[in-house]
Amino acid sequence: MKVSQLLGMRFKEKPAGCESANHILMIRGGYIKQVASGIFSFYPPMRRVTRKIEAIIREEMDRIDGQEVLFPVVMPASLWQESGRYDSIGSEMVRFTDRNGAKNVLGMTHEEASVQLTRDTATSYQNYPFMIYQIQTKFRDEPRCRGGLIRVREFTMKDAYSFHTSQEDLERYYQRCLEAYHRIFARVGVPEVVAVQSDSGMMGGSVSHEFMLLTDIGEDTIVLCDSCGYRANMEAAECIVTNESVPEQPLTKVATPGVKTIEDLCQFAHITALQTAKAVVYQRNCDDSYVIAFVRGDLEVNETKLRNHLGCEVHPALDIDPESGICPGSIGPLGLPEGVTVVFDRSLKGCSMLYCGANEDGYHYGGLSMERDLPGAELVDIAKAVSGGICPVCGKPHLRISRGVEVGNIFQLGTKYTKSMEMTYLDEKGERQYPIMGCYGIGVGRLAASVCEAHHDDYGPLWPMTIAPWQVGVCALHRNKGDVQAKADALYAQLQAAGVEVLYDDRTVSAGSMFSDADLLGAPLRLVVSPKTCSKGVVEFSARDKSFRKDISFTGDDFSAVVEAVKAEIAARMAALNG
RNA sequence: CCGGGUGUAGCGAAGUUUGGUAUCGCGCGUGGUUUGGGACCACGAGACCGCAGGUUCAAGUCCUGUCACCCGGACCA
Repeated sequence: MKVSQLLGMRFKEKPAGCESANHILMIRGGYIKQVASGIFSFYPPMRRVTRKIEAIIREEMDRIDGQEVLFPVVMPASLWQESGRYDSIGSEMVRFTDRNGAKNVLGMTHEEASVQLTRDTATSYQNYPFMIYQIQTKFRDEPRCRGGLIRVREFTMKDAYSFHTSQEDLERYYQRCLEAYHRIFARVGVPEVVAVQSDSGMMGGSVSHEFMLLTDIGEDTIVLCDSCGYRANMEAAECIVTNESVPEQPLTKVATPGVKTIEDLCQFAHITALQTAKAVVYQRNCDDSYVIAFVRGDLEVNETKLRNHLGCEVHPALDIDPESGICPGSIGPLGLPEGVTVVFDRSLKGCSMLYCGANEDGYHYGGLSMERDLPGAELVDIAKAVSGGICPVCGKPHLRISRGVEVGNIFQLGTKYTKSMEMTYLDEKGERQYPIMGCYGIGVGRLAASVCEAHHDDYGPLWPMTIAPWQVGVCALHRNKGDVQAKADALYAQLQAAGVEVLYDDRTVSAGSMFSDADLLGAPLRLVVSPKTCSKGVVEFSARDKSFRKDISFTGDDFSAVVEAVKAEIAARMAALNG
């Protein structure tokens, strides 16, 4: 490819409205162009990157016996009604009516389609297990896009679905897929991606992992233990806190005029937040009934865990009905009105000498003892993990919090979809059974953006050799002087003939702009041809990551030594990444 | 959906307070001088100032409405 013909523009100004490095560089380097919020077109360099990522994903999916298929983008509402998700999924799924008045959806995931495709053919246990996958456009009408390709509405995703005749078989395959995912991330150049335990959300199922690139621009919060390797998404993370045992004191009602918050209370009573019980009020989405969550005053409620415990959706109660008997600012566990669901976090276990609201404006209780005053209280885990908290696995207080970008996920789905959509097979005994499913996703564009985010400098992306848009860039400086043009043309031709992916800057621009564009386009290797190098009979060979820089000789129009050196370096880098 | 912000040439911005013929830089075209980290000179092309309505002799600027995009949050397979 010649730069003079390459579509797209590169520039040095920081584009407006870009925050993260990957977004800035992808715009500045002519990789992507925004069409609408969360919707992008790709210029050739970006498409070359994503094609290479897709090729690696294909290889690894095929290696674990995946079969590539292709599902439609548009599906009839009836298919989604079979699983019940037509009604349960909110407005992130685009619904529309076609010319015949039929209701349709745009695919945001393809569990339903995967069952529809296979349920008529996989009717015998002898057809199992199998995995099908596709690489295809998804549309999710996200309310809030951000970070360039990090969070978008339209994106390319590899999604895979496996079908099994036993839980054990699913678990074995799940493990194979987890290993394949690690290979994929290592091969595209981000071996630092970690698998974390996650909440299954509305996917259903039980066990699930998310693959996270740890970076400050990430939208997810990850809890990690540096001692034992425990890793979980904040949504699912467990964390243990302990309380010192202190002697019980009598329960006393205290007048606390003007005290509304935990900070107020601490100041008023000269205590720390650890000695308070904090009440957070929610309402069930289904009937608006109140749920009050109590956590130790220094902690926060993990709403995902609360939701899972209650088995229903809840939302924070912003305007509390004055008739409800709930007294914001002084809510406590004693004397709450009927009909309010109360949940205690296990951080309150064994606490005594607690301060809490008295359910009366201007009054709190002191000396509350969980065991004495609330003997029947069930303590469940609904608190957010905290930095320095105790790891639920190894018991050491080494929990650390980080941000992460989710570049992939894997779920054990169980029979949610096969049961609701009546997919069955006959087992060895001739009995009808529901297959057990797993599903496995990777966001291709988000992964490309994540690699850029993880590996770049001020001048541009540092693409790993496996996914770089071009393997080597040739810069012809002062091409109109001496025989630079002839030599550079010959070098370009010989590299191409050798099967090297080369980007040839054949423009008559200044050295500065040529190098800047080369940096932005991120070829890992660079060859410079100039009057200076030609007079010495050499070509300058260097790496984008500055790991080496050397001269390589040529004779006449024979650049075979250069070509060989380039091929060797490419092979070495590919081997290092592919393992 | 809540809160904050921004829409002026392909890109980045000034001008809006106080209405008076559209400004700068990058990029683009032509010619010339240059050339190892985004060169310089000259000339030139390029804008229904997001859109609609209103006020006014006169609107990029004031008023009303609307759309789009960005940021924080909520939400989220």
